[in-house]
Amino acid sequence: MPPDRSSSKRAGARGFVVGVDLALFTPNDGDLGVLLRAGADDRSRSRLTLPSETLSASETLEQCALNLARDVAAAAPTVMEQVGTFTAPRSASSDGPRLTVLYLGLLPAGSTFRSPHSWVEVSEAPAALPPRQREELDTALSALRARVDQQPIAFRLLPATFTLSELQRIYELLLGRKLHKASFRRALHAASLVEATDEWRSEGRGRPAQLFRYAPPPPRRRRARRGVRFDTIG
Amino acid sequence: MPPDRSSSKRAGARGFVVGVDLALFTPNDGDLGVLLRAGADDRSRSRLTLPSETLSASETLEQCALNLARDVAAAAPTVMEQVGTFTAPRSASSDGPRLTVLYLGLLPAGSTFRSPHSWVEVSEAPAALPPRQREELDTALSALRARVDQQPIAFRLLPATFTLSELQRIYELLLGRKLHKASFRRALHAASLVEATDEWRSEGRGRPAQLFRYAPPPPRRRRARRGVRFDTIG
DNA sequence: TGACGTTATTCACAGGCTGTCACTAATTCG
DNA sequence: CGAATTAGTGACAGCCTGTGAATAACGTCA
Repeated sequence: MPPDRSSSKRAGARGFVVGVDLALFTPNDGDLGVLLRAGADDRSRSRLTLPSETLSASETLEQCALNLARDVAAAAPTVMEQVGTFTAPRSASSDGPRLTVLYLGLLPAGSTFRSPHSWVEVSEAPAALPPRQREELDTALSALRARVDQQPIAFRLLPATFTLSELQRIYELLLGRKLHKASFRRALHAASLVEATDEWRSEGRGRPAQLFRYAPPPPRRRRARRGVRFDTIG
Repeated sequence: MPPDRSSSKRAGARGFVVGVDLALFTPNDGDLGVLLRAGADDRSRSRLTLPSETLSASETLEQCALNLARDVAAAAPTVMEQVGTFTAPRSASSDGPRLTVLYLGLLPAGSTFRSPHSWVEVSEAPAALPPRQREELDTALSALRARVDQQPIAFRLLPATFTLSELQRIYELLLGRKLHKASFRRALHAASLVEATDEWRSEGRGRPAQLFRYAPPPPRRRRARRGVRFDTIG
């Protein structure tokens, strides 16, 4: 055993302080919102940050992120995924070396939050964040969009029954771009992901929409995967 | 404020020991190989593990993973990516709480390695690994395959000029499945990713193959992204 | 030297998937 | 009732993919 290690590597012997940062998204007023924390004192009130918490020795990363989410919002997120881990550039604080684990979470529309947090549209958030957190938000958003067609994320943002227009709107929020109605529905039905109920909902104006339910097909064998997609390289 | 929290956070005050695990892949004898470390003593010689190293206070995660790779192999990997971070289930050791950051790396074919490591085919590796590391390997492999058509990974495993058959073989290794020759080439050329040289190489039998060079198109605007892919959900 | 085996490269065709436009349906509002 | 609005479908052209087959260029071996 190296006896001197404790002195020369004081910080290393103490180990790393691990922080969990959370990018918590939600459909908000026709746009995608991210939950940001306002500074405590008056002077830093205008400085927003991603909610974060220090990981304690006894908890799991996932647990910590979940606790953090429940702490800043009223409900537990319906999607929670790890995005990545970064070493802090230089820890000016006396806490020693630091590691930050970034998580992304999703809450259904209309979720409430606790002070001092607030929903900020993702298009406006970067301007309000310090550079490092801006990168984190970008990364989380990219990770979110990359997973949209790997996991039934959109369905977890909706109630048990929903209209196809609502579903499409969720997809458009998550992806940040418009989708074509006919194509969207054609692909959706081809995948047999939803099942029609016999209920209809009238939103006020326009024709009432049929309600659907998320009903993924049994774990049958998937069609053989397609070839390589070179046009997404780079 | 919970006053008791400070005492229960004693371990947290000491901080986390952070380990970096590395799944280092390479094309190996017509198959995909992963570099595993053999146990030190005779009794554990048959137990294989993923190479790992403890993160020191002054280095970056990326640096640590690179150092680890250079330590177990002779050359630096041409691809290196973070896969994820996990809390150890229970640290029986006295080191206190532990965090493991998993990286994946890729080395070109023919790369050498240092004792006590060896290449093991990915199809055989799971049987030789402890359960936790088996999961890590699975995760790394999934991450690798997910990135194959987002980044020019395959091209970084080949020399500057290569034949299309070699390129296709690399893709087949990475993806773990056969690809159809005509489709592969059609898509490759459609993406304008390669450029023909005027050299040809004869492998002994059969018609000589033309050599190509990786030549990604200038950062021109991509075609608008396509619609949602529902068939990959679940 | 010529038939044969092997690997490379391309073509052609059928079928599937996508982007779009147009059209019909069902309600609310004036 | 007519206009405005939202939902839901059909049809068509074009692109992309899977597949098989044809053609090329080489080494080997009788």
